[in-house]
Amino acid sequence: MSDQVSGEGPQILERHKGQSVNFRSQARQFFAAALERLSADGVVAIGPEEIPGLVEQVRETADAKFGDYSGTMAMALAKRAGQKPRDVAAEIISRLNGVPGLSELFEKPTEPVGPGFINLRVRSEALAHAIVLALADSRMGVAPVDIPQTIVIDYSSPNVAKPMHVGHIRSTVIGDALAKILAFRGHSIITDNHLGDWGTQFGMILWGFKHLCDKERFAVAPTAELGRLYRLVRKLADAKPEELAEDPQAAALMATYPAVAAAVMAETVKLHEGDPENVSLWERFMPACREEIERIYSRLGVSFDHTLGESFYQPHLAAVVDDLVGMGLAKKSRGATAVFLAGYEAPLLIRKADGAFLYATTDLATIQWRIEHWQPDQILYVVDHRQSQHFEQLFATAKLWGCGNPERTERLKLVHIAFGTVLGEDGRPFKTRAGDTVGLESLLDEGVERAAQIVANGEGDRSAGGWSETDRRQIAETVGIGAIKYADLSQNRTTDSTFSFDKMLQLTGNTAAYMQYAVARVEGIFSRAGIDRETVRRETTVVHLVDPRERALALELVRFGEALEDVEADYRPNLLTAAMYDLAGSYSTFYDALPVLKAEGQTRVTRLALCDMTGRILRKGLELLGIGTVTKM
RNA sequence: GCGUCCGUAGCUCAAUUGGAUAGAGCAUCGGUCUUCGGAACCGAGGGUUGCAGGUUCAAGUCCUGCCGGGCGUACCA
Repeated sequence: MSDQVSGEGPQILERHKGQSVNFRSQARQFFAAALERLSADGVVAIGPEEIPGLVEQVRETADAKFGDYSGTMAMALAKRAGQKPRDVAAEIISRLNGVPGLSELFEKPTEPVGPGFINLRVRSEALAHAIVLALADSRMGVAPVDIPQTIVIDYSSPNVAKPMHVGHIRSTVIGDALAKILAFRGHSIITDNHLGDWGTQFGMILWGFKHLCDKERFAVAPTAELGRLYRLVRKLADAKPEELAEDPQAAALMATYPAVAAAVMAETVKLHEGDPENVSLWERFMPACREEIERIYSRLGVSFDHTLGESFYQPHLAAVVDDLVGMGLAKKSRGATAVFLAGYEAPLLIRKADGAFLYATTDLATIQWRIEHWQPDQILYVVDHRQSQHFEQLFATAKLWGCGNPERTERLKLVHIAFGTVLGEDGRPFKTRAGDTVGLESLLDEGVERAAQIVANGEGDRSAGGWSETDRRQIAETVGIGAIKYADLSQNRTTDSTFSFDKMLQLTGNTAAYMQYAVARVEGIFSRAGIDRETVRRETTVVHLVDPRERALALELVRFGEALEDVEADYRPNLLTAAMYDLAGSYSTFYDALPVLKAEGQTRVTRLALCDMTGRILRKGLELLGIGTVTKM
């Protein structure tokens, strides 16, 4: 490092040694200092508590021609200051230029733009040094959070009595991605799969097993038989005329067993009361049910720290109800026990007239147990939006109750991470042609099958001699499953999404395959040219960003940490997929226009460094999203 | 009925939570290049953000009212 470095570069490197540079948070600190001075100078009174909110208005610019970051708070402050927005902006700019350190990272802002935007442009030298730091950093320049929290994430949570279907995938995939992202951010994450293993659906299976079970099929394939029984008994219990009209077998059984619904409830109550026969049957069913879902999780590459299902909390339910009644929060109503909350038409029911407990009861007991054993700062529930009212009432009740530890409960952040419904291409909830919900396993199979065809189409062009059967299968599995996961993650989670294999398996656009391809392409450079990446990381002490496309790519690279911050702020993984897509786009533009291996000297060193970082960050980003990568495809 | 979410290009989706000229992909049309992985890159056309008002320096975003839809709404989860 020497004459290649210009300006104050070495100083910056020294200051951030072994660290990383987050330009956005640096910019916010500079703005905060400027605003404090503005207030001290009497231009406009700003309370210290207002500063964080105001500096949050420092964001990435909409268009690179305005610079890299811009602050918009001058416009908001203008009225209070009794001045024109542009004048307030000019006042802020003059203070900004007096803040120590700003000019090392940013070019000095000169004058307000438009109605009063204050634009900052990162100095290329500072950006180059940030890349050098990131290159040597195993965290790729992303600093961990200052204050780590303990966060419980509750996701997937299928009913084990019935086969997993397409409706379970968003919760599973979004929850898993959030767990990985927040853990990388530095939080202490506890994942917990709150299985539905104790509710009415088991009453259905119990009744079905006793009256309608095909013992031979059960012996051979227990989960398939239990699944059949669940679907059949559910039809009988619901007794919807239109369903029965389409199913002669069910209609005939209806005549034989007219009171199925009541009988199912009775079986559920007996289970909950500890009836030996039902409990022993439940214990017999569970291993097969668990095995079934585990197979799917292993294929999805998803695992949990804990799998504490509803049944786990069963011993605590009576005490929860007693506690709430004792505190006067719950009371008897129409034979049931209910918590009435202002603003809701229906109360939160915690015990049915027949004595059985409900999922609200279990959920309350679960919060209490988690507080007692894990002392979390946050509990996140990744559950579809149809349950939003349940969670509002649940959270409100938990806060009123105190869960046996009012101080902790008060501080606990409870969040319902809602997501939309998966629709078919006809705009209706995703179903098979016959109208059944789509089984998750067959969905994964089809995704992998289609991926295999696409991969085979491209193979001939690229591989001398072809790939082994194992290679092909493994690539198809990674690409197919990745496509399905990415489709769920890349969408704003609050909106409904339309399921389309054709769209999610496209090779261009914001898809997993495009991202996976980008990784394979970047990393192919090193393997084909025989360049050791460790050497690149160790020996690159200076990079020089000259071409605008080098600079644009470098900026995307150092913004990786900002994207992760934004994901956490609103629990939205699609902000990470968007950042990955932007990065891949910047890389394509860079790579298409500028030679890397054919470049020489400092230029080659710089470009190799950018390639290495691009590959690592794309790979890390996909890993945090729970999406696999391949070395060739 | 009440509550809640939504309505953005032909299609599928974004839009930094009130910021600058509403952006991508697909599809359509055009261009680049004697492939460092062309599954590439560059560009064009395509919009009254459901409708009508309002709030303000600034509205796809907030408020009011309509139109159209999803979901929830007492003993399933």
